[in-house]
Amino acid sequence: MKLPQNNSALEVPTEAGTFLAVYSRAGLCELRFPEKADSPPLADAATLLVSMEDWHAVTSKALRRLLAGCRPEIFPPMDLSAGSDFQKKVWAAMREIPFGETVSYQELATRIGNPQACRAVGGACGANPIPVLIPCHRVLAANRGLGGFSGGLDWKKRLLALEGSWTPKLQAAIETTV
DNA sequence: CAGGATCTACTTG
DNA sequence: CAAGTAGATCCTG
Repeated sequence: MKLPQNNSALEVPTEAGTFLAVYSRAGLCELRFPEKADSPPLADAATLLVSMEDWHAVTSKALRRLLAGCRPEIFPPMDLSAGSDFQKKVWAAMREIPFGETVSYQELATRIGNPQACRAVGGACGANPIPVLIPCHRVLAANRGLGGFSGGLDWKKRLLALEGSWTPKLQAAIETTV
């Protein structure tokens, strides 16, 4: 994935660790989990836009709210221009998933008008640059339970639990999978 | 062209 | 039933 030149990165300290948020001119374009934040940001920290600090305030608030188990009131503008058309469709559809609800990969595929692209949808989820805010964790496998997660399955589990989407069925699925 | 964060149908104990 | 296997299907690099 290639990031546009003039990007900047800011930190989001939370109780669950420090996330890293990367902004372009158009909005939030990437969010990294704490574990992966040690690697140097691909961003050019020199370019700081005025509006970015406002965006970041919103991002931080939204993220912390989610991690506290509440539905965020507002989201920052997101720049998804780095993705392909297909990915943008998928991500857009993901944002439509209400807080506390889950969908299957296939359901998501159906929503973007391509019921048979479930597998490809999985790929797009993995390519999601803004996890949590774009709720890739609300996407589960149809029968088998969870599916995967780029940030680590424990994160997916934790996020689902926060939103109250944790079912005994999933619990069982995990123990079986492991 | 190979591979993936899938799904379904089918085949065995 | 449960568990395992094979094919189908679609986007990416």
